Amino acid sequence: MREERDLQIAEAAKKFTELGNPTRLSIFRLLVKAADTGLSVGEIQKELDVPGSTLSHHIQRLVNVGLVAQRRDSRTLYCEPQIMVIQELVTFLLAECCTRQTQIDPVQPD
Amino acid sequence: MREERDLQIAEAAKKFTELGNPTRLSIFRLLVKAADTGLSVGEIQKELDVPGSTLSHHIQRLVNVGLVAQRRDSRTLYCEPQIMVIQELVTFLLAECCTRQTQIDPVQPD
DNA sequence: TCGTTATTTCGAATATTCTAGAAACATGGA
DNA sequence: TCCATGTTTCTAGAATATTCGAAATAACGA
Repeated sequence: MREERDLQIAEAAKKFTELGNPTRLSIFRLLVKAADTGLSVGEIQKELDVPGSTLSHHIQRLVNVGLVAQRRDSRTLYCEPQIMVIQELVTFLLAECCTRQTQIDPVQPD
Repeated sequence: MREERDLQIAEAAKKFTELGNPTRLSIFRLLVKAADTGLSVGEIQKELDVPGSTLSHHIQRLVNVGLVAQRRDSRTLYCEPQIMVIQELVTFLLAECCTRQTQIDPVQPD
């Protein structure tokens, strides 16, 4: 139960970390703008002017944590942002808002 | 205009980075649960069992990017999560969803 | 003033991330 | 088969982040 929560924390933290790099955040935001169509790696590269190896590395990381999905069309690899994952992340962050009760010492039963 | 966007990206990325460390994410989530009352540094320490110096460092970082605010009551320093900042962050991330038009070559005027 | 409580700063070892050039691979077309 | 296109892997140096013990500071109460 505690480990499960820790796991959830670790997973969520990983996702936030991936969004925490300016290059990756730019990639993700660009993908969000084109969420309806998706964008190929090459299109992203043209738009953001990042070396291919760097771009590939960052996209890989976004894919690894589930923030981006990929679909291949022959030689071209299309990327799509997983917007639901963001929504889940925000829920995880905020859902328990103000649920904490100040602990009251339990009355000892006799 | 480009620099402004880059600045925004950089600022948002910083905030995500701060949420990307498991210890800091735990601190923030704990604060969200107690958002109505706030929590002192000491209370956080009891709950999360993190050495004081580590905790102080992480709280400082959350404060630096505006994710947490502090208010002092004599010796005790209370921390409060800035939930609006999260909402702004999500808006920044998703607001432009599907707004990108595939660029169409402009017709040359004669 | 002195001790106590609450929190921060310092310092340093260890780990992780970022970046990009060069080379490799994979797919399809001529 | 050979070439071009699209993307990834390898490698490695430089930069940042993480962690925590020890010492310092700050605020109050006796």
